[in-house]
Amino acid sequence: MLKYQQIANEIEQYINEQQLKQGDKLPVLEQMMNQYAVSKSTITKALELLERKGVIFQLRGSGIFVRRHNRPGYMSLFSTQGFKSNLGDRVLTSDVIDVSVMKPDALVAENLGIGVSDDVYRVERVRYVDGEVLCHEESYYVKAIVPYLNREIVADSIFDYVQSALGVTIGFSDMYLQVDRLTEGEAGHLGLQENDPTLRIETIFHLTNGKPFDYSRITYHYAHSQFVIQANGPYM
Amino acid sequence: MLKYQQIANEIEQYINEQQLKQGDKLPVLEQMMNQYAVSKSTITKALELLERKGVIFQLRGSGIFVRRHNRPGYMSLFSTQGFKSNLGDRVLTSDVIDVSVMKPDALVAENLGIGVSDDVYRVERVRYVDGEVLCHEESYYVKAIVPYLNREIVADSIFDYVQSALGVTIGFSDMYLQVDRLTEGEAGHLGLQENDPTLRIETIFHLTNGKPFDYSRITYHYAHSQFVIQANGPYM
DNA sequence: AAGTATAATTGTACCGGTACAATTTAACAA
DNA sequence: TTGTTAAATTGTACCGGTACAATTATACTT
Repeated sequence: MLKYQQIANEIEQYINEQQLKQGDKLPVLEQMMNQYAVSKSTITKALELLERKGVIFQLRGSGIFVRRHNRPGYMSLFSTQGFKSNLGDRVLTSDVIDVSVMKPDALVAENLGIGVSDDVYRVERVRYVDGEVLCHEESYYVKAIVPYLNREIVADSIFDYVQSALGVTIGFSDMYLQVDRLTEGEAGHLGLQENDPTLRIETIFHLTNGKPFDYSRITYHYAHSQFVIQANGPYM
Repeated sequence: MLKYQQIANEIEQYINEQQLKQGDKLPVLEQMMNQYAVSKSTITKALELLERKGVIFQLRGSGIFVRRHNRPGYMSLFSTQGFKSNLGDRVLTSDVIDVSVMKPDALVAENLGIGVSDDVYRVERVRYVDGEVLCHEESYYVKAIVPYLNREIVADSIFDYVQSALGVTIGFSDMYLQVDRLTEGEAGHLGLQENDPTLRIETIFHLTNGKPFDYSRITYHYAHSQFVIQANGPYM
């Protein structure tokens, strides 16, 4: 692991262990340099990472401060798809409905940048947080990149698997959000009524080289899904 | 304006002018150094900015490539609140319903980190994109930070005003998303029916020093609001 | 033609430095 | 006490460098 990542982790851990609150001041840059015995730019990179994650904010001439949002129940929009699971101590489980190899339809193929004759894995799950229905997920993986999946893998975190077992690293993703009404089928999976409100999120996950490898459609249970986004400044 | 910001702007402009597409390659780092006559680290910072904005992605050993999402109709979630208005050529207008000074209720006061005896500006607007109803907004500004507002300012971009006229710069913001049903009053503003689905977004905007100065509640018209988020990697 | 080793390309990590702008603290004056 | 000025603190911009890992292109082999 890179130095600046390691340091970022340690600082974040320190914040959590000490139960620091919004506005609490952290040691100054120079002290961190000495403490971790690295150059200023390495500390700066670590802090920049934490700033992007919404863990701290920096104020020139003043110091480095803890940043915290104050709504414990809310999930980070960027943590649902396996990214860092900062759900706190809540447990995420899954009912696997389908894992199969198939040919994609035109829409799926286009979103994945492949042809309709290329193979994809189709995964369908219902996901729960502490036993409550969170969402219904329909997800397509490019088989050329993710050559094998099964129900055990899919019941756990798919992203952990592709990353650790296949060495596939996620580069970036495009998320499309939309509010809509549930269809009858979706409502059944979520334990809701047809035409109930829902948040639909389509996401296209890309490798670091820009190639799409996962296209997923998630339908959220409106009563059990509250999200937080911690944004930074005019430039984000 | 800072060098790396200026360079980032020019590169982005270049991409738009040349109508480059996803995956198109940009000049290599060294050429950019020469072209802009700055050091490598300055170019790197500019590119990093663009990467965070979702404009490019970089691949070590390979090059710098254009990144684009392919859904023109979708708005960036970070551009709605005055941030960069990348709505393309679409026109954003507002109906101002209320601009007044008042005392905040307990909830508003808490979100703004002030007391219930401190003054706030209350702003209520309905916002339109190309004439179609986009959202209903109820927003509270700390009067100690934003001492004056009127209907003219509020009809335009409040954020442009506080930034240019008051020298107030936004540091970061916490956004809370939730899907719900419309109340009767909200439905009236949006031209919808009671209990229709909606996306509610509450946002707390902070200054660079971490002090909240704006708390806003926005209710989106579900049929006219489609959002895109371009996220970067596991760490964001 | 197809695989394999080798070299060139290219961005990233990390170092260490100077200058500076924003903030805070201290000293001072009214 | 209150406001003002000066000095110290502290993070950011920018420079220029070395080393290196990932990718791509080249040369070589089979």
